[in-house]
Amino acid sequence: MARKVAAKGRARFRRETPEDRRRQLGEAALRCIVKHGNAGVSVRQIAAEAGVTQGLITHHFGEINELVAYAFDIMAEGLLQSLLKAVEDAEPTPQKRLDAFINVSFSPMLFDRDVLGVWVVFWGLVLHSQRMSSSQQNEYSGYVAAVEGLLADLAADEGFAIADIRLTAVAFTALLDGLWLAWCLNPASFKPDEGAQLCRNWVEGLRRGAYA
Amino acid sequence: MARKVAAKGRARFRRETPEDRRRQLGEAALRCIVKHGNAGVSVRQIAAEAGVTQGLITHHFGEINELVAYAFDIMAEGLLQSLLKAVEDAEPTPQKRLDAFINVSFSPMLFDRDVLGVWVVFWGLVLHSQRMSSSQQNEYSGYVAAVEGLLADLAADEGFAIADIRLTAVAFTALLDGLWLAWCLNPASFKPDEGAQLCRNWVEGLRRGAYA
DNA sequence: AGAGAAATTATAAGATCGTATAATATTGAA
DNA sequence: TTCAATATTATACGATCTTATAATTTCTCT
Repeated sequence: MARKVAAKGRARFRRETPEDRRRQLGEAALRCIVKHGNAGVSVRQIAAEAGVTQGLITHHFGEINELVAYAFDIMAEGLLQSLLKAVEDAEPTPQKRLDAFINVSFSPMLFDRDVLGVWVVFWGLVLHSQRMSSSQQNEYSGYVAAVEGLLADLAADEGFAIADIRLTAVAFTALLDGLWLAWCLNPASFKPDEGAQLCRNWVEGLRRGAYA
Repeated sequence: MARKVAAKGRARFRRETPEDRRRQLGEAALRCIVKHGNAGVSVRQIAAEAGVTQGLITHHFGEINELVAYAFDIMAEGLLQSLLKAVEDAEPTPQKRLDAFINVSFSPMLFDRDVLGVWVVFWGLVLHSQRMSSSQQNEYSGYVAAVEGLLADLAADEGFAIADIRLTAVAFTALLDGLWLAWCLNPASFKPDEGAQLCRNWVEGLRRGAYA
């Protein structure tokens, strides 16, 4: 029989692989941030949310900032994958793919106040932490690159000119983020469908040579 | 002689009008937020920054959230006034006025990481506080209304159509905010001048009927 | 000059925070 | 089955936080 198992023979805690536990803690951190914003970034709250004791966070991450940065990474990665999957599931024409990208951007999966709440906390940290800043740069460049690919394909297919494709992708990204931000802060200002239409209008400007 | 003045005859503190003191505390709060982000939102830090004791904040604002909301109001008001002044100082044609608006938006006064740092803290609170949310709605609607006026004047002057002027102003506002956010989080991604150019491109799309 | 109103300080209480340390339980492998 | 590695808990410490209350100081007004 096992040497030191609790009286009833039932283990008092589960021993997880570091990888699994780190992910559990990261997801618990995200839930705490959703619930309480910046106030949710706390060793004690996150440990309670994950159902473990505080020491475990120190053990796996050292300082709490490292956990938050990790949480940012898994969330950013997940969202980008969702976006790209929606694009890949669309019919393989540049028009349909860009349309799918716009539509999923304004779907409840992304157009969600809870999601913005997490990002706002991250942004606040990015401005004061080198570690968070490099994570954000990585995430941002991947996102812009995806947009750039969509726009370049459309321009090639339809034969219109874009002077600086990277900058143009930056602008479209900014429009998406700006609409997302505005709607989440004030959902009465416009409807998600209207936001998607404004993006299609932007693309129409692109077609008409406004960025040539 | 005065009854209870300190030995040297020098007053140990100044008695200010509530209005003045509230403003001093609000400005101290902004400096703390610039320096430390969310961590700067603290009765003790703000009181120290303003050179007073903690109790004074309770006395003038009750709870600290009220002070932060007040700080948001004075900052938003100041920025909007600066924007509008730049517009009024421009030559009185719709083109020059819109240009002035774009240029000042990308000037160091607004295109500033410190300014965004304050804003990000506010956004985080807006998502979790009714009081902050109503302040933000007020600020946002004033801002969009200003943009709407500029765009409407341009459209009338040049004779092009805009289907929904309010929504179009929302889009332009979102583009400005999105570029501001992206640059502040990652100043290497583009130069302020390039951001201004992207806004002018957006206006060019407007001229070409993309929002008709 | 003096008194009263109110701005300000001074002080304290209790909660929560991050991190360090030592003790303990679980699990894979010998 | 036993052992050893280490994941996990348990506990403690000092700092900082918000808020409440009472004492003190300033300043205006008569």
